[in-house]
Amino acid sequence: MTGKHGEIKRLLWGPHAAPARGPRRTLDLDRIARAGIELADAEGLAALSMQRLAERLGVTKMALYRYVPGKTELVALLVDAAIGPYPPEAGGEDWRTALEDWAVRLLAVFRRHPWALGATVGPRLPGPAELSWLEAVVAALDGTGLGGAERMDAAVLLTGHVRMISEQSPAAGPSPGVEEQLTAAIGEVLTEHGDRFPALTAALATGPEGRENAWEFGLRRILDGLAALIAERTGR
Amino acid sequence: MTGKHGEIKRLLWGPHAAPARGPRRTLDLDRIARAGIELADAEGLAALSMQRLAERLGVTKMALYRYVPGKTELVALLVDAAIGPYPPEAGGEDWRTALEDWAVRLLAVFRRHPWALGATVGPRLPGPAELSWLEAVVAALDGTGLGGAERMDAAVLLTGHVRMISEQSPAAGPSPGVEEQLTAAIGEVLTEHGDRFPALTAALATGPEGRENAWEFGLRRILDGLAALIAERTGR
DNA sequence: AACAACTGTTTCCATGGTACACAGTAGTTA
DNA sequence: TAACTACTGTGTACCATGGAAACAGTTGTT
Repeated sequence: MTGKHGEIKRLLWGPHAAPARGPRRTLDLDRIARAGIELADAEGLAALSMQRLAERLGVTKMALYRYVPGKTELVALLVDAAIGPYPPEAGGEDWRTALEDWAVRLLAVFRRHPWALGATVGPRLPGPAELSWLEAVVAALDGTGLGGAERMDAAVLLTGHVRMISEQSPAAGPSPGVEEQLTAAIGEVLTEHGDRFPALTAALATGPEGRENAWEFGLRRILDGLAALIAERTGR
Repeated sequence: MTGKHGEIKRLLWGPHAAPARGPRRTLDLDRIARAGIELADAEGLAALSMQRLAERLGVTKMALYRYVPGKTELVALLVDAAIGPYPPEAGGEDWRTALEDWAVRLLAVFRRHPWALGATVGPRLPGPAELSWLEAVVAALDGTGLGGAERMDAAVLLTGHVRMISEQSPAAGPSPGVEEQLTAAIGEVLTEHGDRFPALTAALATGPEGRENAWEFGLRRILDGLAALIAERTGR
């Protein structure tokens, strides 16, 4: 009836009624989440198995199922814990610097936990931490003349850019040096088949790549676009 | 030495020297790609196993390893085949409608193959099809005064928005009706814990959600932001 | 005709998630 | 205090997965 989302909802949002009888519990959701995040940070999402997580916690893998309905829900828990609540001390500035600040902070989260990207594809139920970030954006746009739906859309737009930039950052990797291999392979491809992509080849020859610039470039365009709309709204 | 990227590169970019001796091959990369895309479209990326794909092709799973080094490379092949080359008849308009057209087409691709989103997280080697899309954006920005790196950054920005919107579309799903469960669960969460997210609750109460509007909203902001930069560049 | 290269198949293994039965533990109740 | 009940973590078992290795059959070359 409630389906899979029901279990995720209970895990993420509670209530978590502590059982009255039976042996003391060895674990709790907090410790599980911390250990899981450590594991995923260090070795990537693929290395996160019930087995390895249980080992790290000093229990059998089946013990985890006393706390978490399954791996899907486990990952959802890890994601919300990794994102964490939006820092409440932030905010207070004008909308533009507030949003810029927000985006920088979110980028930092995804850089710290690259696996969280792959774990947040497709529609899913947001946890409390995730929702607090959305709340922050909507609140930051107070007094800009933007409607409710528009503020949510702005959050979507910003998040898309943050995610896109995070994706190109090297993920928590098996072996270091894999990044060099990639750029080398891309270079080979372009020298071998560059004639099929003339505009691209010319563009690459022009400017230095400046991987960090794509971040600021996009962020500036988005904020400029929002500013134009806000000016239009507050102007008349 | 060459690593995993080397095998992906050979698979995606060739050369594919046909073997001179031995029995006739039963399969070819095209048939494999088509069958794999069908399977992933119908049942999602999780349902795509070597086993199931082989069954659909009428061979044993190990036969696939004669054509593809491993599952990672198989997925990379499927992705590039699913994206497909950018239609050459497109283009010719001014940069703004060209980019808008490009984004709409890319969105259509991800809507048709939702699993491709999850298969394109993290840095990876682009295939010929994927590169042709990037080529199209860079070429469309000819004569705008933007530099090479800036045009690439614009492509990144647009792609981020397309991906973000695609992510919220319901993926190729196990059971239909799972979307309703999600929205129902989200609704429950907000009515139960809405007091912790006042701005968000107010925003949701204000406007109708208009899921389709987030797409156009973001696209318009991005293009406006680009237009501002281009005007500045061509103006002086 | 012998050979070498290549095909698809079979067998095997380690690892993955998870269902289930079990013995031990700790509050509750008689 | 003794029985009961809810709960714990463990052990075993099952099936699906990706992949390695050995194999017999097929085809062009010598």
